[in-house]
Amino acid sequence: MLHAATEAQADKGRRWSRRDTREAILECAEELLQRRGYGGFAYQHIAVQLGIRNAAIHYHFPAKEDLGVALVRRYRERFAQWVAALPAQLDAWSRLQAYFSTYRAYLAERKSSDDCLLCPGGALAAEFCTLPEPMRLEIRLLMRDVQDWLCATLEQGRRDGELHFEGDALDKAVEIGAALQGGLQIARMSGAARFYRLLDQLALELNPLRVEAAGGSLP
Amino acid sequence: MLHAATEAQADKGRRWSRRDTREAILECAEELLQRRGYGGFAYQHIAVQLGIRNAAIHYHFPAKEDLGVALVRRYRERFAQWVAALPAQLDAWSRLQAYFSTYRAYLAERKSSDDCLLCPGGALAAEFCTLPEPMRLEIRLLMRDVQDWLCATLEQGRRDGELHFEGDALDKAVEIGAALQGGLQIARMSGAARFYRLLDQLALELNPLRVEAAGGSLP
DNA sequence: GTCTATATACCGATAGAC
DNA sequence: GTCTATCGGTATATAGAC
Repeated sequence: MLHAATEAQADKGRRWSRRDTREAILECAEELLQRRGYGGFAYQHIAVQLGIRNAAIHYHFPAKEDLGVALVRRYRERFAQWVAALPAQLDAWSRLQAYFSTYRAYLAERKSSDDCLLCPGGALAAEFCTLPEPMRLEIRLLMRDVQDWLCATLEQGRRDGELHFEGDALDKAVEIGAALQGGLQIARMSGAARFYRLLDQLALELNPLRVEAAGGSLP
Repeated sequence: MLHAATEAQADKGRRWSRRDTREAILECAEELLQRRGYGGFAYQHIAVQLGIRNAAIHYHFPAKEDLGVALVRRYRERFAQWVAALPAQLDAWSRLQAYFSTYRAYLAERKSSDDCLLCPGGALAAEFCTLPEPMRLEIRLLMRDVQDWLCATLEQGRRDGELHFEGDALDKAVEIGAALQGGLQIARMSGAARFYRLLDQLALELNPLRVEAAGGSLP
């Protein structure tokens, strides 16, 4: 009972229960990472936003590297869950559109015109060689998972006649992945409208008839 | 004569003449920027590499922001010169291949497997909202220049029957620009071979016959 | 688990001698 | 123009009380 009372007292002014602090830190750090990059966010930013202290974060994540690795691993696990949760009967075109929608969500989360969220790869690539090796390893695994899924989806779609493209499916997967990653970045510098049109362009090349039926993704 | 003598003495141990220090700083900073990002390089890195002191750089570029703006403006000027230097009789396909080659050069400049140079946009996008406004402005202008040229080249190529693609030329220009920018980043995380194949994939979609004639870009 | 307080390091920037 | 020396700010990280 004493323990519970102490908890209740310490939790004054916070919106989450004590055992969820770790999750709140991850949630906050994730947004900071995708908005400002890894070197661009500090424990202090998280502490201020959560109303806790610098040292409290170090209790959950002793070094920033630990937080960074946890973040990327979290992306991987979430992607695996996202794939597993896709309805089994969904065709390749719709799976791809669902994936595009996660990027549309990144684009929508902006406070001003030039600070939309980037995807994990796009947020970490520029400073890649300055990151600790455990983080680099985890990022490579994440990129591999996404590429494998994209490649498999494209292959299935072509086999079923829903998607049309030239060349190797893995090459096309890399092209689409690179265009999405670079597209969010370009949205920051050239305006959000560019990214919506990029999504339509990618879809148009994969299957003009389905795009016509959907009416494009322009907001 | 006194001035010249003083210069000669101060230049001991350096490989460039005194009036070129500014250029040497820009050259060194440019590589650091494309390899480590804007927040990832410090005056100290430049000073060590050039064998000068921190304060000497501040003489040429009082604030880091000044150096950053000068770097991006330099990219813009160099791109304009590059465009102007393209032989007038070159067809759109060849112009596009020449542009791809500048990205091939970025990829080739790596000291280890995962630190190839990124293009300016890809190096600055992740920390865009943390950059000083004058830098952001200059970057937007650079992106606009490149997009305009890409769009015009694509349009001309389609008109001349050398390039084939669906949809609006500007949308295709953004797609190609995004794929190149994201592609270099993916090369860091998934291996350089992916980028060579991406270049082939882009070219294949624009004109399969010319790719066949050229034999691809695989190293 | 979270706090206060502090150690340590790095970086951008300035002052003043030469 | 470049140097030495240093200030001020900010970042990661730790020690120890509660």
